[in-house]
Order: sequence, then structure tokens, then C-alpha cells
Amino acid sequence: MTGKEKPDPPGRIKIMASFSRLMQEKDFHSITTAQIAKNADVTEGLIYKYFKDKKDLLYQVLNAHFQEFHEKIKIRMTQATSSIGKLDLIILASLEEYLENRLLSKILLLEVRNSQAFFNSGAYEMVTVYARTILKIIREGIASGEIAAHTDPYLLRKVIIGAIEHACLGEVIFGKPLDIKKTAAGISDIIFNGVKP
Amino acid sequence: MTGKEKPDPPGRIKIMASFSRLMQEKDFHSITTAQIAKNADVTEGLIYKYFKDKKDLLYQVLNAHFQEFHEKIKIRMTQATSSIGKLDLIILASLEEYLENRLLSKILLLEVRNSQAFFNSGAYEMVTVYARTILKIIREGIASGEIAAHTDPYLLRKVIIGAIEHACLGEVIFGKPLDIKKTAAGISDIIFNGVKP
Amino acid sequence: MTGKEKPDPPGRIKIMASFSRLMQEKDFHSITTAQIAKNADVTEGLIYKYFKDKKDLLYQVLNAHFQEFHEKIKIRMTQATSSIGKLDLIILASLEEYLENRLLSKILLLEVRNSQAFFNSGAYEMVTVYARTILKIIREGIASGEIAAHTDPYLLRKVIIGAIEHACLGEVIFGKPLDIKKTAAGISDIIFNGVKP
Amino acid sequence: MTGKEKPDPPGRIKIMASFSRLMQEKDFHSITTAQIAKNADVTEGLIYKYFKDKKDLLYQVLNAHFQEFHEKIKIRMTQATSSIGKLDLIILASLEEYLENRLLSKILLLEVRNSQAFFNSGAYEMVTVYARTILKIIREGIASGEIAAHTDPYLLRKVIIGAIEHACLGEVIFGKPLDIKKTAAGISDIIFNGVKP
DNA sequence: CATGAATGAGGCTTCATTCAT
DNA sequence: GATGAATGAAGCCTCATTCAT
Repeated sequence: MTGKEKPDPPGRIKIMASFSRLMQEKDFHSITTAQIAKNADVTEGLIYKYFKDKKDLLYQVLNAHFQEFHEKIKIRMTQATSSIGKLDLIILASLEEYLENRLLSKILLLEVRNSQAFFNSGAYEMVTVYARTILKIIREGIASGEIAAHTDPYLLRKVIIGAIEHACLGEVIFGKPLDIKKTAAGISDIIFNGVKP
Repeated sequence: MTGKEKPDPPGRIKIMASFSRLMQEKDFHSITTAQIAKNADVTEGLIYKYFKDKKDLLYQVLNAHFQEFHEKIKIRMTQATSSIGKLDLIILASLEEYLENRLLSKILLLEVRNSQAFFNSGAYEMVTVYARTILKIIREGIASGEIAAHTDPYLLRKVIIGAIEHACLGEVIFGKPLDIKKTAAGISDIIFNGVKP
Repeated sequence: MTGKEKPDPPGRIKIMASFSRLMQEKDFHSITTAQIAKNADVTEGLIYKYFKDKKDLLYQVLNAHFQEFHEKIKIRMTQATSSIGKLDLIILASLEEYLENRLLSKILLLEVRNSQAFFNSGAYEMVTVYARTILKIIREGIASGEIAAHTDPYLLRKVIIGAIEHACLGEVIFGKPLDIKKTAAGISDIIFNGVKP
Repeated sequence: MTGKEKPDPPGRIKIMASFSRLMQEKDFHSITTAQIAKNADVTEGLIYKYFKDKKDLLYQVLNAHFQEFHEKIKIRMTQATSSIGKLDLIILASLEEYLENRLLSKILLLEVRNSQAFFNSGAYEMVTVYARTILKIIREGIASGEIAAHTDPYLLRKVIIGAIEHACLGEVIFGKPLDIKKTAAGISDIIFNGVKP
């Protein structure tokens, strides 16, 4: 009983939806406030009633999408018991989400890196939550002996996230289809078993 | 015998140098032609004598830097005999180059991904040459038995490049220092030996 | 018998108070209806229930403050008998009021002059009442022989008001402190006795 | 022979002229960059090639006009020998200039006071030069015994400038004609001889 | 080989104001 | 008596780009 949280005004919703739609097609810089407004069937001015900035709009939308993403990841992870199992699941789920939720992945893979500001924004926090989750699992794996003791957890995380993101790049940029299951399994195999015969 | 290659006119050189300098500090979108010109001690108009447009300037500069980069990589690779040894060297050399040549890495990691146009540009060719080099080595490794036969070469390449790029991200964006040798060795270890104990 | 004057509704009062407060800090143009409303803990819409527009709000507030101002001046003037005594008092009282009532002086010295509209507004009437009071006293002084017969009353008024206002400018704009008594006495001395030895 | 100072580009000149013209009719805030450009038969963008800001444009124009003003004042002052004679001339010349050069007086009397920024701008320097000139003459007058020893020079300056400015206000705002010679003489008489009979 | 004056399109943002509830 | 969602007009400014000289 948190009390009735008054729903967002229609204008706000329409603006966020419009922006989400546009982000699917173009990059942030190429989207103009005029387009956002027109697409939302709203006046440009209204954007600034609900968002400080065009950038603020990006962050808010990103936030909403990421929230969902992280929620799903967490739920799935309960299905695994071993640490490596969990990481497997994260790799799979991340790939799935990245590809399913093109908007999110575009923002994460392409836009966001450009702007110092982003990393100082609250939006970046979310990303780190995701990253911390991975780190935690790695440490558990090391503690439990599943992962070799001498492994640098930060570096392993870098390899995992790097592999995931790079694997999606082609899809995101060129729309090349990707066999998610196979890719996830392949990444896991390489990272956990190594490529030596 | 290409004949005497007439040297670039001073204006052209100054413009490229100026742009390179600016790219070290800011992102492409934030650099204005006015700044480029001022920084080069040249008039804005001159830029358009030598470059079709601002993007063309980016590609040309990128090209110049990448050429160097790839040259170095190739030279180093001669120092290794085994395929895995070569990949080790590539990982190390790439990290080194990325971090040493901030301009190049910034373009590669941040700018370039944003622009569809880039991938259709000649500039992207260069990147693929690098990627193909890696792929070739992987295939040699599989053929020679150094790398497990069931390995998907494309995926392995993705993991390698993903790991390298992600490892550099923090440095590039935040300026966090990175122990190159240790990082390179760690990545190699994870990918080639796996993280299982 | 104007009957019971129904008290102003709370919203109206809050809005005027809010606007007064804001005028203390910023100039009219820099104050937005949004700020006024927020500061008054009221919605923007309500402003337009009680005031025709933003300018109307200014005039109404100015009016209220000026009324007070003029009231005080009139009361004080009863304490003097000679015309020059009265003018002395006006100079002193005006300085006092200007400095005490920063809002009023800011409006009078800075805002109001900018707007043709103001001078066509009812608000300007008030100012002229003040000016007429001064003129009347000057004429009385000339009639009674206290002031040299050849003095142009309009011009003398200009000198008096000009001196007062300019003397306050520094304080109003920069917040430079001002010794009121000394300043008033000095102005009186200069104007009434001249500066020749 | 300071060398040929290259003349201002036509665009710059047209913009300043256009702005000067517009300032004659409206106040700063009501003048839009669009109007300035149209009136100058130039594109809006060009304004920002030559001026940092709309405000910068104001200052530059003010500067040009004030320079002239001060030049004239200085020349005239050489015609008087006594300090009071010089002040007489300043009063007369200032009135003349204010009324002749409506643009300057408008800026000085109306616009400029509104903006804190102005007083921190280089433009304000000029005004203080004028003010300092007056102060210097007053002090000379006191030293030479022309002006009563007990006179506060700052205050006297305030009275003089205040009288001049206030005397012009009506003309500037309403276009009421003003007999300059008579007004100047009247002000001088009041201030130097006092109004007592 | 290079200049420098000028353009034009459009971007983001602000704000007073209205109106249904 | 008051709210709050929404408007629309316009403002300032930026920038890549062109072209005559």
C-alpha cells in the first residue's frame, strides 16, 4: 500500500514513447526535438515541462528500459545454482535482451559512450549495478572453487561484457542475424574452458 | 615506382594535425570547423579545398593513424611462431596501441560506432583488414591443432576483440590507468586456458 | 461607507507576496510566471485569475508599495513648516524609503523606465502624485519668498528628484552602503545654498 | 601612420547600423536578432560572426557612441578656464549630447541600468571615465577655492549627473522638447548658487 | 595556395498564456 | 477558489558549407 501513485500525464508518456521509437531508427544527435514532438503529437514546449533537457529525456528513457532489463536478468539468474551457471545465464540473457531490446542496446553500445556527461549521470549507476552483479557472481565462483583462484575478477568481467557487447555489435549496426543460443554457448565455452584443445 | 609523390601542401597537413589534436580532447560532434581552422591557423574555407566535408576529414585522419597501427601489428607478429603466440602478441600490441594512440582508440571505440555512414566508408575497410588478420591466425591455429577444432573462429574473434576493446574503455573514457602487460596476459589466459581451475 | 471590503483571497495575496520577493532579487524580465507560481505555492494558471497579465501584476504590486511610500512622506511633511524644511524632509524621507524599500526603488529606478507602457498605465499616476506634491511645495516656497523668485519650479524639481534617484543608484545596483542623513543633508545644502563658497 | 587599419567588413557595419536604428525605437529586450538581421539585410548568423552575443552588440554600439560623446565633451571643456565654467560646459554639453544622440541617452538612461552584467562589462568603464572627469574638475574647483571647501565631491557629482539625467528623461521617454540652453543654465544656477534668494 | 565574408537551415529552449475540470 | 496539462510563438544561437577574389 504505497498509496496510489498518480499516473504519468499523457503528454509525458507520449513523449517518451515517441523518443523510444525514434531512437530505434536514428542516433541521438540526429533526433530533433521537433521530431520528437511531432511524432508524439505534442508541442515542442511540452518536452521541457517534463524533462530538463533532451539529454535528460535520453536518460529517463534509458532508465526505464534498463530497469526492465535488469529485472529480467535477476529473475533468470535464480534458475541457476552454480556461479558458472549463473554467468552462462547472464551471457545468454544479456544477448537476448540486447537483441530483443534494440533501443536499449543501441543506447548502451553506441550512444552512451560518447558522452562524458552520461557517465556522470544517474543513468550510469544502473549500468554499474549490472556490472556489480556480474562481479559478485565471479567472486562467488572463485570462493567456491568453480573459477580458478588466480583469476582477476575485474578482467574476467571485462572479457565477458566485452564479448557480449562485441557479439551484438554486428547485429545492432548492420542487422546481421545472430543465433543467440549458439553464440551464448560459444562465448561461455571459450571463456570457461578456453580454446586450447 | 610511383614516381615522386608530391608532398602534401602545408594547409592540408595543418588541418589534419589540428583535427587530430582536437579529437584527442573532444568528440567528433563537438569539434567545429571553426575550431579546426583556428587551431590550424588556416581559414575555414580551406578545409573544403582538401576535404569533401567534415566526415571526410575524419576518415582521412583515421586512415592515416590506422595505417600506422596495422603496420606495427604486422611487424610484431613476425616475432611469434605459434598461432596462439601471435594472438597473444596481437592482444598485447592492440592494447598498447589503443592506449598509446588515444586518438585512434577514441575513434574506433566511440565515434565510429555511431555512424552508419562510417561502415559504408572506405575507412571501415581498414578495420576489416585488421579483423581478417586475426581471423586468419585463428584458422591457422585450428588447422595446426593449437586451437580446439570445434571453436567457431568468428566467435573467438569477437571475444578477443570485445575483450580488448572493453578493457580499454575505462582508460579511454575515464583515463583510468591500465597495466598493459598484465591485462594482455590476463585476457590471453582467460581466453586460451579458460577460467575453470 | 464602502461596505465591508471582502479580504483578498489567499491565492491573490500569495502571488503578490511571491512576486514582491522575487523583485527584490531579479529584474522584471528575468522573473517567470513559473517562478512566481512556484514561489507562491500556487499554480501558474491562478495568476491569470487575478491579474490580466504579468505586467498587470507588476503594476498592482507597485501600486501597493507606492501607496505606503507616499503615505509616509505625507505624514512626515507635516512635521515641517517652512517650504525648504518640507523639501528637506522629502529628500530625507525619499532616500530613506528608497533604501528601505528596495523593491519600490528598484521598480522606480530601473524597471519602469524601460517600458513605455508603464507611463501609459495607471501606475504612473501615482508617481506623478508624488511629483506634484514636490512641485506644490516649491511653488509655495517661491510664493513665500523662501525660494528665489526666478527659480524654474519644474527644473528645481528635476534637480531634486534627479539627485535623490542618482544618489540611490549605487546602493540599489551595487549595494554600496549610503549614509542617509549625511547624503540628504548634503543634497539639501548643495541645492539650497549652492556650492559656491 | 599607424598603418592601414583594415576597415570593418560591410556586414559588421550594417549590423551595427541596423541595431542603432532599432534602438532608437524600441528597447533592447524587444529587439530580436531576426529584426536586426533583416533590417541590416544580412543573415542572422552573421551577427554571431562579429559579436559574441546580442549583449555584446549592445556594448560595442554603446562604446562607439560613447567614445564620440566623450571626445566632444573633452574638446569643449578646453574652452573654459574656471572649474565652475568647466562644469557649466559639461552640463550643457551633456544635455546637448543626450538629446542629440538619443540612442546613447536611451542606453545610458534606460537600458543599461537593468543589467548587472553591464556594470561588469568593459562598457561601463567608459561611463566611469566620464564620471571621473567630472570628479576631477570638482576637486580642482575645491582646491582653487571656487567651490566651498566643505562640499562632498562625490555628492556634488551625484547631484550634477542626477540633474542632467533626470532632466533628459522626459524628453527621452515622451519626446517632450527641452530648451537645452535654459535648462543647462538653470541647473547650473541651482547647483552653484543655490535656490535661496 | 589560400582568404574571409557571408549564408541558411535548423537546433534547442523559454515563456506567457489558456482552458477543461 | 484552484489545478495542471498543454500550447504556440518566438527567441537566441550554432555550424557546416559556399564562393568570389
